[in-house]
Amino acid sequence: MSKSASNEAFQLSERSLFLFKSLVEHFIEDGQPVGSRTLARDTKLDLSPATIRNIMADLEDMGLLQSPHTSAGRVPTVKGYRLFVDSLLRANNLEKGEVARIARELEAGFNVQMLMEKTSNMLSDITKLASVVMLPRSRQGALKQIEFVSLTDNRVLVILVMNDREIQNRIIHTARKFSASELQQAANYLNNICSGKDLPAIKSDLVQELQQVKDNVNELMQSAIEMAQQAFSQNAQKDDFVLAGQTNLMGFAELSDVEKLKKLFESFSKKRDLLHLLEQAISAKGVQIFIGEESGYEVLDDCSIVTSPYEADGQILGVLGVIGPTRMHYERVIPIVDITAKMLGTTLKSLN
Amino acid sequence: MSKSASNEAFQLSERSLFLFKSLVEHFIEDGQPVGSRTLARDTKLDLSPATIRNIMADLEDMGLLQSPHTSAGRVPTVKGYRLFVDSLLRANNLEKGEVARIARELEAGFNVQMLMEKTSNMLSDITKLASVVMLPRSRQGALKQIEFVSLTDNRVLVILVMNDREIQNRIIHTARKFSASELQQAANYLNNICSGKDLPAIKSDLVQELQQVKDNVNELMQSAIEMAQQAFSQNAQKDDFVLAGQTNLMGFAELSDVEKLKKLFESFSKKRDLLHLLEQAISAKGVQIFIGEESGYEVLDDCSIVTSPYEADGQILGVLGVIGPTRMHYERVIPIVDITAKMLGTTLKSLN
DNA sequence: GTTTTGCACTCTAGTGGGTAGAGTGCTAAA
DNA sequence: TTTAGCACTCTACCCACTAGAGTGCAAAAC
Repeated sequence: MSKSASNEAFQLSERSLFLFKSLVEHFIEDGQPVGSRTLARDTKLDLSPATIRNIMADLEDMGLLQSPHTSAGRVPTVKGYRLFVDSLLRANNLEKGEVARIARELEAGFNVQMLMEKTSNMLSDITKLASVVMLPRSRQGALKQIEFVSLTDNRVLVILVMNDREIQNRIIHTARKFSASELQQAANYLNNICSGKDLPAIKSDLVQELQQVKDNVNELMQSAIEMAQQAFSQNAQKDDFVLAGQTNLMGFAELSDVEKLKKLFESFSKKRDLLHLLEQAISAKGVQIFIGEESGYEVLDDCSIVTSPYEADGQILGVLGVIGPTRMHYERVIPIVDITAKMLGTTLKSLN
Repeated sequence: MSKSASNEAFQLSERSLFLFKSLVEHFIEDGQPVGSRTLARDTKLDLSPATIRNIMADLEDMGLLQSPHTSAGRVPTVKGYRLFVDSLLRANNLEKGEVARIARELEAGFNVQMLMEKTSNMLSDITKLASVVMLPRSRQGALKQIEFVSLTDNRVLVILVMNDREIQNRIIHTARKFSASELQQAANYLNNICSGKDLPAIKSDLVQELQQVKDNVNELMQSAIEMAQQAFSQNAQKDDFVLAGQTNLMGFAELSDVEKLKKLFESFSKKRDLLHLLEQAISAKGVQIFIGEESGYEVLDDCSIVTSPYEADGQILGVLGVIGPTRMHYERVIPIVDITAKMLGTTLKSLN
C-alpha cells in the first residue's frame, strides 16, 4: 500500500523537490491548478517561469503531476501526494490551544459509547472533515461477569459485563419461570465456568459442559447453560463505528457534484467498505494515510483517509481517523489524528 | 396549524377544483411548472387552454397557485398544497405487497432500539424519503424493577428495568464495597418503595424516605437510597430519534442546491428543530402533515413532513414520519406512514 | 354569459461567436 | 543551464440571438 516513493525522491534534485513541494502546498491551499508563473512569483528560488516549466515537465514525466488540460496549471497525482506525504511533509506542531482542547474534550465521559461520540464530533469539528471512530470486535474481549434478572412472563434479562466498561443487555425467553434465588445460583455457576474467557471460547465450552452436566442430571445447571447459550447466540454484535461531520464534506469543490456525494454518503451508511478499510488500518501502527484510489474503493476516489489506531496498555483497542478530499491539510490533520488517538488511549486506560 | 381551507373550497366550482387537483398531481409527478396547454391536453375536461388559463388566473388570485415567472406554468403554493391535502386527496389503498412487507419487517426485532431502526430504514426505503422514528420522554414511564450488580473497585452496575421493554444501565461509585447479598437486600428494599412509580415521583419519594430511615439508623437502607439517588441523577435520558435515508433527499431537484442540503443535514444532526416538531406532532392523533413553511423552521421550507403517533393500549408511545420535498406523493406516503404507525404499535404491544 | 381564437408580449434555456487570460512547449539567445 | 520570445491551446465568460413555452387580453363565436 505505501510502497516507498523515496527511490525516486533521490533521483530528483533538491530544487525540483522544493518546487514540487511548493506546488502541492499551493494546490492544497486553494484548489486551483498551479501554473509556472504563480510558482515563480511565490517561491523564493528566483527562477523564471520557463525554467519552472521545464522542471514541471520532468515531474509530469515521472508521474508526480498532471494537468487537467493543456492550458491549465498542474495538480499532484496520487503518486505525487504519496511522495509529498511520505518524504516532504513536516508535520506541524499543533498549537497549544488545540492540544488543550483535545485533552479537555476527552477527559470526562461516562461510558465508552459517549466517549466515542465525543471524540468523533471533536475530530470532525477541529479538522472540518468527516471523522470516524471505530471500536473493533476484539475489544469485546473477555466476559467478566454474567447476571440474570427475572422479568414478567418467563422472560429473563441477561446482563453481560464485559471488560468492565461495556455492558450488554439481552432478553431471553425461558421455558418456565425461575425464582430469584435460582437465577442467582445459575449466575454463580456460569460465572465460575465463563468468567475471564472471551465469547467464542465460552460458546464452545458451553457445549462440552452441557454434555457433562446432562450425565449429572442437574436440572438447574442444565437450564443455566441453555439460557447462556440463548443469550450468546443473540449476536447483537454492534461492531460499529461512529461517524460525524459528514456535512463538512459538502463544502469541497471536488466533491460538490451531488451524485458523487450521494454515493459517498450511502457508502458511509452502508459502512461495509469503510469497515474493511478501518480493519486494514488497525493492524498498522501509527498514523496511516490512504490517498485517493489507494483505498481500493471507488467511492473514495477523490478522498484521502488518515487513520491511527489507539491503544491502552499495549493492546490495540480500535482505530479512528478522518476522511476528506485528497487535497487536505495533511500537515495539520496528521498530528491531530495522531494526538487524538494517543489521548483517547490514555483516557480509556484511566476509565478502566 | 391546519386551519381548514374548506371554506374556500366551497367557493370554487367543481370544475376549478378538478383542474386544480390535476395540476397539483401533475406537478407532483414531474416537478415542472404546469402550463395551460399541458393541462388541456392531459385532463379529460376537454377545455381549451384559454379557458384553463382563466381558471388558473382565478386560482392564482386566491393564493392557491403561483408562477415562478411570467412565462412559466404554475405551481401550487403552500396554501394550495394544504387544500389539496385536506380536501382533494383520496389516499390510495396500499398494494397488498407493500402492506405485507411492512408487516414482515416489523414482526420480529428483539429490542426496542433495533425495532426503531428497522422501522426507520424500512420507511425511508419504501418511500424513498428521509424517515424518522422517535421514542419520546413519556415512554420512560414507570420503573418496574431495579437491580444491582457488583463490579470491581467499589463500583456498582445499576439496572433499571423500565416498562419492561426498555432497560437502562448506569454505573455508580459507592463509598465502600457491598457484598452480593447486601446488594440483593438493597434492591429488594428499593423495589418495594419504587416499583410502578415513574422517575420524577421516585426522586421525590426517595428524599422523604431518606429522612425516615435516618431516624431508624439502618445503615444499609440508607446506602441503598443513596445509590438509587446517584443512579437516577445520571439523567442519561437518550430522548432520541432514529433518522434514516437522508441521502434520499439528494435526488430531488428542489433540494439539489448543496448549500441548502448542507443546512438541512446539519439541522438533522443537531436534531433540535426536528425534535420540537415531533413533539408537536405527538399530541395530535392520526396522520399530521406539515407543509413547507408551516413547520416554522426555515431549513424545512421546501420540505413537507408527514407524521403519525404510534400507540399501544391507548397510550401514545412515540411518533414516526417521513421528511421530503413539498412535492411528494402524499397519496402514497400518507397511508404508508399511517399503517406503519399502527403496525409498530401492535408490534410493541406484543413485545410487552 | 361562457368559451374560444388570435395575437402581442415576456421570459428562459440553449446556441454560437468572439475575446481575454492563463498556461504551455519549443527554439534560440544569453 | 537558464532565460526570453513566441506561437499555440484551452477555458471561462460575455453577448446576441433564437426557439419554445406560456401568459394576458380583447374580440369573436357559441
